[in-house]
Order: sequence, then C-alpha cells, then structure tokens
Amino acid sequence: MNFVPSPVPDPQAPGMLIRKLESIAPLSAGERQGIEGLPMRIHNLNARQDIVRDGDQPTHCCLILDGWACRYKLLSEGKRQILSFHIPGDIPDLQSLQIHRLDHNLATVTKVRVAFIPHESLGELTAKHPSLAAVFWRDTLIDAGIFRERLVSMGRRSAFEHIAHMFCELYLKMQAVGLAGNFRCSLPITQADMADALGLTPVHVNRVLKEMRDQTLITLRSSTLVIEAWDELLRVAEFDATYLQLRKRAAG
Amino acid sequence: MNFVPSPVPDPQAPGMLIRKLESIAPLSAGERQGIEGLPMRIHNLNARQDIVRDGDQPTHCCLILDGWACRYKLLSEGKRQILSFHIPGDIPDLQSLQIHRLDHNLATVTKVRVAFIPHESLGELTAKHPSLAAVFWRDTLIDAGIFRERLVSMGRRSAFEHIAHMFCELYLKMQAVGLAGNFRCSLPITQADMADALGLTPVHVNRVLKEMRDQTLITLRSSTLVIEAWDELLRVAEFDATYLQLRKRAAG
DNA sequence: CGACACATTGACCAGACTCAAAGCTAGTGG
DNA sequence: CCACTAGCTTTGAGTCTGGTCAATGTGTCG
Repeated sequence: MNFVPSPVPDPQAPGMLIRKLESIAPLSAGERQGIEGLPMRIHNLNARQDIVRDGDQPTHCCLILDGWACRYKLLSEGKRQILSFHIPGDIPDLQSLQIHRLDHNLATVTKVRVAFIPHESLGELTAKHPSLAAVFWRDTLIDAGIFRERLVSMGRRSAFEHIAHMFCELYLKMQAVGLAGNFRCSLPITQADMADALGLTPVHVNRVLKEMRDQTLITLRSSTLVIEAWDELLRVAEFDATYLQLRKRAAG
Repeated sequence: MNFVPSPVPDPQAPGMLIRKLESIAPLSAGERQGIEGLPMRIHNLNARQDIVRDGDQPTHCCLILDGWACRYKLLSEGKRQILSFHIPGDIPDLQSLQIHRLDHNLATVTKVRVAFIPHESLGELTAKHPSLAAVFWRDTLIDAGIFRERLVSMGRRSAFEHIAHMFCELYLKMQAVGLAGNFRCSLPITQADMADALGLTPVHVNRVLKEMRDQTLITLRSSTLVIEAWDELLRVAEFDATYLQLRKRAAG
C-alpha cells in the first residue's frame, strides 16, 4: 500500500464508527466505550490507488473517514466491474474479518482519509460484546442486500432506469451520513467509473445523462449531482429504499 | 405458505446442516451436539410456490433438504430477476436472523423438502456457541461473494460467457454437496428460469445453448447438464472458483 | 499557456430483444 | 397403453438498445 504522508492522529475516527454502527442498531455505553478504545491508524491516500488487492489477506479493516472508495474486479482485455462505491462511515472490507482472502480489489476514487483497525482488536471487541458482532454481521448483510438490488438493475432495468436507480441510492446513502441534503450531493466519479459500475460504456452513460438533463430530472456539473425531480426519479427507477435498511437518525 | 402433506419427521435433517456447516468451518463435538438438538419442522413443498415473500418477517430459517429453490425480485410488467438458485444444504434466508424484513421472495423451483428452524432456537444455539455465529456469518458472506461475482457476469460478460460461468458455478456447488460428479449434474430449471437469472430473454438463452451444444461444450437434456469440455468452459467464462470458498470435504 | 483528462457528439455496428410459429415431451385421463 | 394437452424448446425475421470507433469540445491544474 502506498501512503502519502505518514499517519496522523484523528480523534474523530471512533466517533465516525460509532455513528455508523448506531445507524444500524443502538449501542450501549459499554459498547461505545469499547469502540473508543479501538486502535486506529489514520492514513491519507491519493486518488485512484488500490488499498487492498484481490488475493490479499488483510490484517486490518478499513474505515473510510473522508472521500470515496470503490470495490472492483478485473477481467481480461481491461474489462472492469465496479461492485460498489463507498463513502465516509463505510467499512468496505469488514468481511475480511471472516473471509481471509480477498476476492476483489478495494481502491480510492478521490483522495481518501482512512482508519485502519486491526482484525485482532475487532475480534477482542466482539468477543467482549457479542451484540456488536451482530451489528457487524448486520452491516455485511445490508451490503449484500445492495448487491442484490444492483443485480436487479443490471438484469432487468434499462440503462436509463439503472442510472436513475443508482442516483437514488447514492443520494440516500450520502444523506444518511449527513453529506447530502436538499436533493444535492457530491458525486466525485467520472462517467467511465459510472459505466464500469453500471455495466455500460462511457459513451452510452453520457448519452443517457444528456437525456436525463433534457428531461430536467437531474443536473450534473463539477462533480455535483442535483436531483431536480426526486419523485419522478424514484418512479422511473422503481426505487424502493427498503433494501438500504436506513434507520431514522440524527442529522449528521 | 401452502404445505402439501403435513409435516413428517426427518432424522437426517440435522446431519445435512452439520455437513453444510463443516464445509465452511470445522465444528466441535459440542457444536455438533447443539445442532442435533435443534428443533426442525419438515415440510414437503410443491414446485413453483413461494416459501417466504418480500415484506415478510419470518420467524424461522429454512434449510433445504431436497430439491431446488430460488430467490427473486419482481418489477413492473412482469419482469423478474432471479437472484440465486439454492440446492440441498443451503439456508437461503439465513440473513433473516439479523434483517427482520425480507426484501425479496424465496420460492421452490422443483418439489422441495425443507426443514424450518426457529430463529429463537438458532439464537440460543449461537449464544451458547459464539463460534457457530461466526460460521453462520461466514455463510452469508460467501453468499454475498456469489452476488458480487454474478454482478461481474451481468455487467461485463457476454451472454455466452455468462451462461458458461453460471454452469461452472452450479456444477461446483452441486459437486460440493455430493450431488454432481463426472461433469454431470441435475439442472432442473427451465430456460425461462435461466433467462431470469441471467438477465436475458428465454429465446436468447436458447440460441446460446444451441451454440454451446454445437461447440461440444455441454449437453443439456432432460434436466441434466453434462459438461463436455470443462477446461474450455472455465476458460471462456474466465471462471475462478475462489469466491465460492469451497473447502476440501468428504464425498457426500 | 499548455497539457491532459474528461465530456460530448456523430456515424455505424452488433448483440440481444420481440413477435410469431412450429416442434417436443412429460404427464394426465380415458 | 395411447391420445391429448400444457408447458417448454426451437427457429425465423425484423427491430432496437447499447456498443464501437473516432473526432471535437471543455475544464482544470501545474
């Protein structure tokens, strides 16, 4: 792994994790305290670099504090499939606690600030607080639910519907961690990234985006997505947020 | 749920579960004993009927003892996406232990014999044996890994490659539970089912299957798949079995 | 200011879809 | 044991969504 500057302390990192987990299930005071005590190595990473790779056997989990990351797989002839995008609060490789060899890559999209948490410490924590283990399990299950919904988009939605669906999902995920509001959020990915996530070509993504703009569904300028017609977007995407398992929570 | 005959006892059901879990991680004698003690209601279900539905809040998990099941979601205009097929030993709704409202349907494909296990009993069991909880967690993570690989197929593999990939996966899963061998296994699904799983139309699936037959890659007759050229099938599918997390195990 | 990455557009192509018509085949009932 | 039927499979002809190739804008950063 290539880190840019050397690690810097970040007293807010455990808070980020606590907020994330409380968005999944309420935590007891003891559990919160246990999380506060987790050792975390903070790193600042450049955009577009791998964090862990296919085949790696990581010894840490990676909590995103700032910026966007993605998981992807590569095929022959440079074909890439982006499996998911990840935003602050996410632990994209939480599964590595149980599945020791990674079967895909995790990379930054933008510059990213991450906290690395040793598996060992997480293991001790969940041994002490079994209900935290359930929360972690739940997080990976929500992750799986997102994959299932994306499968539906890939298989049975048109490019237009699929892109609309992705925007609904990304907006709600960003809103849930307080990084979006008023139908506006940062979207720091290129059209090529979108294409690789959607299973389309960049050219076609571009055309569909133009069509969405023409229909005043969205505006997309300087890495900012503005949803101009939320209800209509939901409708064309046949979007049902159940699968995201979003609980009511305090504004972040 | 519509059960055909009334429940019948099946002393082999716990054995099926034990074998399944030992394919994920070794079990201690105490754990095996705990599983033997699980209450299981056995039912025989007809083909093509829902077991649990989108929105349900099940109180039992469902262990498949015999036959095939599938999970699917429906969209408007009768569009259906099959998320996964399930074979004996699978617990397709294990996640319902943690995610209480189902976001998809689970249905039989063929006639199915299932064992329903109360969440309550599973909860007690994992409280007593925390390492069993980890095994269950691991099982759902493997499930998620299968979704990720399917996402790659959907997004970046041609219909031909995608179908080849599905056959590789199904064959290995069947082999792992002793239901396949010698490059031959039962495949009790229609071309329409395949189409809904692959995100294609039945007509196109048919044409691709013909092409595979013409290339002597496979034979598919009376619900039996014969893989005539395994290495070649692996090659065209760019199949890498890592994601299935298959451990060496005794022949079933 | 220049370079490079990204976005946009056009012309043409191909893989997959639609609609429609036969052919099979396993199960059912007589 | 055979004829019938319903559901599945197969095939053809024509269409369309999304892909390919290539050129031209546009914006951002050093």
